[in-house]
Amino acid sequence: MSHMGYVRLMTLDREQVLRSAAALLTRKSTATMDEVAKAAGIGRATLHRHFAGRDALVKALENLGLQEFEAALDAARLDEDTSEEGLRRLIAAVEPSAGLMSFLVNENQLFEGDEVNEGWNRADARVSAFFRRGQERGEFRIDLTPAWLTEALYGLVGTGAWSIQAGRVAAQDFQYMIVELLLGGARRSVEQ
Amino acid sequence: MSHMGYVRLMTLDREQVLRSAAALLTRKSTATMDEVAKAAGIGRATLHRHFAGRDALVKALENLGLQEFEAALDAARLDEDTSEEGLRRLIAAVEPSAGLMSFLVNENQLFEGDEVNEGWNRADARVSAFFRRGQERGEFRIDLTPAWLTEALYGLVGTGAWSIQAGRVAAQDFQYMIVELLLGGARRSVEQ
DNA sequence: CCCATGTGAGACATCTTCGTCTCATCGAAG
DNA sequence: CTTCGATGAGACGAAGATGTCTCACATGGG
Repeated sequence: MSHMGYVRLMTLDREQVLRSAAALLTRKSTATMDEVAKAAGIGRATLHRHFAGRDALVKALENLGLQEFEAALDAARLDEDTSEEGLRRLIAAVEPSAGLMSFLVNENQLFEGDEVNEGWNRADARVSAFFRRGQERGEFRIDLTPAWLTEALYGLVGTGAWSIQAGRVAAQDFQYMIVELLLGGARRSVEQ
Repeated sequence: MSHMGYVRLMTLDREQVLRSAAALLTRKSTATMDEVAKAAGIGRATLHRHFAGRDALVKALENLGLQEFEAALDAARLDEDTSEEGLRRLIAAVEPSAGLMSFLVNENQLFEGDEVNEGWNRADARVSAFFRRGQERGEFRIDLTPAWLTEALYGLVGTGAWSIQAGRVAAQDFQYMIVELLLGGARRSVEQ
């Protein structure tokens, strides 16, 4: 099948390689191309055939992560229902991609002034707009800016993914921990 | 003055170098020894005279960050007053070191299974114990584990430092953003 | 059966960074 | 002024990673 895989946007092999690369780079962001190849169960030469170089690999990971995050944004249906339920759905939808997102968030910090993948600006805008809508509806407090809430969301998702990875918190608590902290904070409120 | 500087635990020069190194590495964690030296306004050779190698430099940064964080823990007097006020004091005390801490938190993720600086375990224990006490006093909710609250604290401090660095949030809001989100979350409560 | 494609292994030159070293210079103490 | 210590600049080899290339092999289609 010389045309195998072209029925999809991304070859199955290629995606599997990206998956394992994401898993490895999430743990060790300085991993070698050779380590990435070994982790994917392929040779370094084959890795280079799929991705021109390390930059191309990282860029592909960016696109994959962005694609998954936007899919999560879609799946969360942030407009429907209450903002709280929307946030719960978003965190739930983003959980499978949390590790990859954590890597990308840290990775983006390296691009000092460089242009960031335009897609991330779009995603940021969607999250930020979600928080702003929640504020306008009176569901979110207005003394925390949407920009900060957006950053905090990314930060907590990354922290959560890493804490689980390090074994400091239980994997099953991922969604609950993040949503509850993000929504209600640590203070014991009268409502409980 | 052949003995200059030895009146202190750390030579003034040495500390200044560490400060600028921390500032640079916070922004670009992969910075070269040469870049670190340039940023400190000294030659690469001199940098190597102060710190045997990159490992030694990072270790020195770890010690500096740990020292500052423990000083912040002391200054916060976490036992006195309410837990809420203690947390406010801690975040306020930690703000000047936020960038360095952000770097170290990310850096620690690289030490896969390696032993972590024992001092960090002590610091973690103090923070974790603070949250546990708050729970026992009925000031913090008990459905979020102290371990997670500790991780979230680190994560938000790092996210805050980075968000300011990136210009996405105002520097003056650092303490308020973090404390308010950590304590009360994003949900608009009846108390307001 | 034969061929084409994709692959793994490895060789290879190149590049970057690192750590060390030398040497000329500068400044302060004596 | 002289001397000693610290510094900056630069050269140097070592080590590691990268990107390219070749070659043998396996598999699947014709």
